[in-house]
Amino acid sequence: MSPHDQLLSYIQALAPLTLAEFSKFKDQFVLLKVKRNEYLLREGEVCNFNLFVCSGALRMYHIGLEGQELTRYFAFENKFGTSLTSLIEGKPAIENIQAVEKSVVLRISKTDFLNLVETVPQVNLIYRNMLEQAYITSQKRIYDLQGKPAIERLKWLMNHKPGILNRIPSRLVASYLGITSYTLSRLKAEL
Amino acid sequence: MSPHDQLLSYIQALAPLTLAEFSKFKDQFVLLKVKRNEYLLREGEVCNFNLFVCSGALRMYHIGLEGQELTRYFAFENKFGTSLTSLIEGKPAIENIQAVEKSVVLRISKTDFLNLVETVPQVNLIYRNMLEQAYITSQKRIYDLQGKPAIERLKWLMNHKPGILNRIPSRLVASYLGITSYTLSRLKAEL
DNA sequence: CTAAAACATTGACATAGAGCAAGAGTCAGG
DNA sequence: CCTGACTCTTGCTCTATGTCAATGTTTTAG
Repeated sequence: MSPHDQLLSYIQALAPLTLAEFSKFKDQFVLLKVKRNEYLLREGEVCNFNLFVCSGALRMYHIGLEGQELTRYFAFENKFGTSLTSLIEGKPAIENIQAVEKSVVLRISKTDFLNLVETVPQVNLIYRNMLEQAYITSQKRIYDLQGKPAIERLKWLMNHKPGILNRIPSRLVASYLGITSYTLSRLKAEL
Repeated sequence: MSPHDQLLSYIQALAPLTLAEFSKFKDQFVLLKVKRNEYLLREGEVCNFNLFVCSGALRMYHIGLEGQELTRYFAFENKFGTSLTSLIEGKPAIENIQAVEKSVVLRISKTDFLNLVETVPQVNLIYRNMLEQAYITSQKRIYDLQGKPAIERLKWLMNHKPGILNRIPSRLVASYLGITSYTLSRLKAEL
């Protein structure tokens, strides 16, 4: 399935949309091929786009004062991903967006996207859904991870996000769980 | 200013709304007076309402397996607050909503609220803004608190949410920061 | 295919913060 | 305005997790 067809399917799953309607704005999504480790956004830049991942995986992460990375989110294929806070506030992002694997993404500019939100009801619904899901994901992250011992967080990840453990290097998994890779390694050893 | 006038002002600050338009649905917001420590929602119940705090303060918190409380949010006057995840998903909430102080709130049912979202553009915008702000708050909480030592979290709170330190009992502040009240007490001592 | 670099594991040690217990202070409700 | 019940503080101890260092393993780029 072509990248744009993937996007169409994604939208249709949430809101009925004809091919004719889609063709009116599909060109606003431009195809982008990125190599492993390539950056799509750097901390400090204002994020003025939204991304739809067709294949591969991106991660959004922040670098703390002492250099420790904190990964907020992994965006796999058929997911939208962006630095939503920067996009909404129009302020510099506090996170990087980097390809974890060689990836293919569709990028739409913030202005085009917000214009579609206002004018195309299906996209308005997509955005609302995007916000709702982003919020829910964020909440679950707080309640499921914060305050629990590291071993519990690992179990949670195994149960709820098995894909991450399979596809993602341990170092990044650790930064997602908010622990060091040393601790993660030990915890995996004791199962 | 009366509770309903407060609500009107809140909406008008985000989207122009005439008094006539407002009067069409203002009665869907019912006035509620709650005592200190009284509950508006209990963990496990499905949250089918949205709340606008006119005076006082609510807190949303979760009780972990070992009994430790984790406070997600304090809603002070002129803020909306609810268990958004439960409201959106229609599933049992994993958090309690409790009045921290004697409070006056306006409550609207989920169905009435979502109906207004669909039919009143101003309320649609309110909801969008509510989602955006909820998400941003949640993100900041993760990036600003997670992984940082307790003293840093306290400093962050002093700088960014001074109101919380003034109005809220230490025990609850600690549960908001994800530390014990013992640790908080010691940290405050060493300034 | 190979060398260099990045990543993962493991041990020894250090430390922030938790848990417990006891005492002092504060506050809400009758 | 009392009084019992929360709430805050503070010392001591203990544990989970971070840090550092050394070694082995996998990945990747040329």
